[in-house]
Amino acid sequence: MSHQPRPDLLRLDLQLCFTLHAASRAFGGVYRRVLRETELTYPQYLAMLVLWEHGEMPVKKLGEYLRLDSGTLSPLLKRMQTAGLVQRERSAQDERSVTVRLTAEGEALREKAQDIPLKVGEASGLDMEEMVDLRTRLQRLTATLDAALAEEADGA
Amino acid sequence: MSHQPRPDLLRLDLQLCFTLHAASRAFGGVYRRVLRETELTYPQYLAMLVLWEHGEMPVKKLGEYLRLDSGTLSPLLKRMQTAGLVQRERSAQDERSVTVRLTAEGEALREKAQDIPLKVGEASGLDMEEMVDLRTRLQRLTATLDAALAEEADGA
DNA sequence: TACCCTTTAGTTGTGCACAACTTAATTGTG
DNA sequence: CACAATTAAGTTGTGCACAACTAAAGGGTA
Repeated sequence: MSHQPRPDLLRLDLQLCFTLHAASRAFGGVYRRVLRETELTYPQYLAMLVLWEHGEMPVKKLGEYLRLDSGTLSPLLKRMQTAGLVQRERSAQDERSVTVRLTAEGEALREKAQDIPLKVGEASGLDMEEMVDLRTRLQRLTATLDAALAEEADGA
Repeated sequence: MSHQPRPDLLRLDLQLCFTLHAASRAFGGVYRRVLRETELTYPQYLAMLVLWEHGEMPVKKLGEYLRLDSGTLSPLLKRMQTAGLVQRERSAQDERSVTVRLTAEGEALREKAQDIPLKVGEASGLDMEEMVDLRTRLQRLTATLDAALAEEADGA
C-alpha cells in the first residue's frame, strides 16, 4: 500500500501522464515519417496490421482490437476505402454488421510495409528485452486504468 | 547492438507502439472523468499545470514545456481565454511575443485541481517507484525518438 | 539605410478521439 | 406474436495534433 498522499507523488504523477502523452506523440512523429511513402496515417497503419494478421472481420471486432469505437472507425475506414485499401460489405447473416476486407491493393501494401517496424525499432533505441518489459508494463497500466474507469462507471 | 532483424522483434515493436498509443488514451479517459468538474480538457490541464508552477510566460516557452507548436496552442489558449482562465497580451519589449498569464479565476482553479493527481495516481495502480521508473524510461524513449527524427531531418 | 533572414503567433486544412445521438436490425420476454 | 431492450454502424459536433502557410516584428550586414 504505497499510496500515501505525499506531495512528491503529486508531481511525479504529473510527469508520468505528461511523459506518456509526449512519448506517444514522439512515436507518432517517427511513424508519420516512416509511413510517408505508404500514404497511410499511423492509426490507419494500426488497422492494416490487424487486418494483415487476422484477415477480414466486422467493424465491431476491429474496434475491439484497436480499442476504438465506430465514431472513430467509420470515417477512418471510409478514407481507407477511398484510398482503395479496404472494402466494406453488409453481412448477410446479420444486417447490422459490416465486414471489412482488404483489397488486393491493401494486401499488396504489406510488402512495402515490411521493414517499417524495424526502422521504428531502430529509432526507439530499445533492445528486445526493454521493449518486452515496457510493453508489459504499459499493457498492465492500461488494463488498470480501464478497470478504474469501468468501476467508477458502475458505481456512479 | 541487439537490432538483428528477427521476426520476433517486428511483432513486438508493433505491440509496443500500439500499447503506448492505447495507454495514452486510457490515461486520457481517466483524466477526462476526473477533470469533468473543472471544465478543463486534458491538454488544457497540462497547460494549467505549467502556468501554475512557472507563472506567466510567452506562448513560445509554454510550447516548449508542452512540446506543442502555435498551431495547437493558439486555438487552445483562445478557448482557455474564453473560459476566463488565462489572459493574453502582446509583449512591449518584443511585439512578436504574446505573454500568457493566469487570471484570478485560473489561479483559483488550482485549489479545485489539488487532488486530481492523487485520484489519477490511485487509478493507475502504480506505486511511487514504478512511476519513477516508467517515467524515466519514457523520457529516455521520447528523447531517442526525437533525436532520430531530428537526425534524419538534417540528413535529408 | 536597405535588404534579407529569422523568429513568433496565428490561420487553414486534414485526420484522429470521443461523447452524444440516430437508424436499423436483432434478441428477449410477456 | 408484439413490443421493449439491446446491438452495430454511422453521423454530428467539439477539441487536439500537426503540416503548410501567412503576417508582422526583430536582427544582421552590405
